[in-house]
Amino acid sequence: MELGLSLGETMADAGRELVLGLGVGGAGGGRREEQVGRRGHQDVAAAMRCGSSPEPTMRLALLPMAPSLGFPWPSESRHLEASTRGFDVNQAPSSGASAWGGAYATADDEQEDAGAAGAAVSSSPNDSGGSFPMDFSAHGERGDAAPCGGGGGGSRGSDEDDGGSARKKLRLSKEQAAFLEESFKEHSTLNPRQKVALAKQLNLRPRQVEVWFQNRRARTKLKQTEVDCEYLKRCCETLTEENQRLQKELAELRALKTVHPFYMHLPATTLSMCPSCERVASNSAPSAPAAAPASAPTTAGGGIGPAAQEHRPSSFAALFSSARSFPPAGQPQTQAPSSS
DNA sequence: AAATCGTTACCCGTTACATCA
DNA sequence: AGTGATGTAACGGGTAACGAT
Repeated sequence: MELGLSLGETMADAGRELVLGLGVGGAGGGRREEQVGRRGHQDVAAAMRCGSSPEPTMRLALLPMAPSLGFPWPSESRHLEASTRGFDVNQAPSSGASAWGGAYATADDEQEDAGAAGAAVSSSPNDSGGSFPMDFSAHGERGDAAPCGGGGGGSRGSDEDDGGSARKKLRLSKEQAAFLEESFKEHSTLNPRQKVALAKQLNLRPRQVEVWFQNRRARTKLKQTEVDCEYLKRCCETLTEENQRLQKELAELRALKTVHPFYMHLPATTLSMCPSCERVASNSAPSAPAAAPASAPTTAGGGIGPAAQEHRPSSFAALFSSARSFPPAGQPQTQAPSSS
């Protein structure tokens, strides 16, 4: 079970997602685009996106003659930002891009996208000769890993490209990570076309983009869990304090009741304890209070039972009805954060 | 209409590697 | 230079949804 609290920056991002709502009009792959948001219970943002997105198509950006794209989906601001940042994500290294064409060819579904994206890259009108000195050829910081080294490119493919050596761990460049981060802020899930387009732009394998988004979602969730945990901890502390305060108040009332028996001459019910914690509300039973003071609050965790309510003096309601009624005794204890 | 199967995407836990102190 | 801690890319297993049969 996942907490649905809206706390922290991550939820702000989620909110943004809801607003931005990116839809990938799927003429071709209706089901697969739909799958992006089908796990509504797990990714509300994605569900909202899927359900309400009026966006016609982002395939535009993938078509050969499509104008340059900052992100593979239609986000003017994003595009602008990318441009102003100097990102010319379409300036993929030619060698890498060509290698990508081959890599994509292994993935049946992504093949067409790869071709389209490749064309889009080459035809970018914003390709002003590399305004950004950025190399998305994905050699990491140290240039040791070449993710596009002819790897499988399959959705679940392993990196057994380099002669069966152990998996090489790519370290994404700062630019790549930042770009992925920006796209994640746009939406935390990708449909296949977005994935392929993003991979193309970053000169990564689609699988790498997919994994990055998965790991990123995991990090977000972990962070959110920590925030939620902190929040629940504070709630628990607050409730504990409140409980202690009420216990103290209850003890004072009981003491008052014993010290000033005059109260007992009042309509006995006036001072009747909450029926849920004391069964002595009737006139005939003056008090059994001292007997079970400590345990009393905890015994009525379930609330006021019918029998107890029968004992409820008429004046009790009058006495406590307005400002504050007795909370069901022991409630703070019984409502411990058991459920999450 | 219901059952079964294959596909796909996702989450989760873990592993392996890179980096840093 | 060696080492442990940390961050994270990558993997494998399990699951749910969907379409096809």
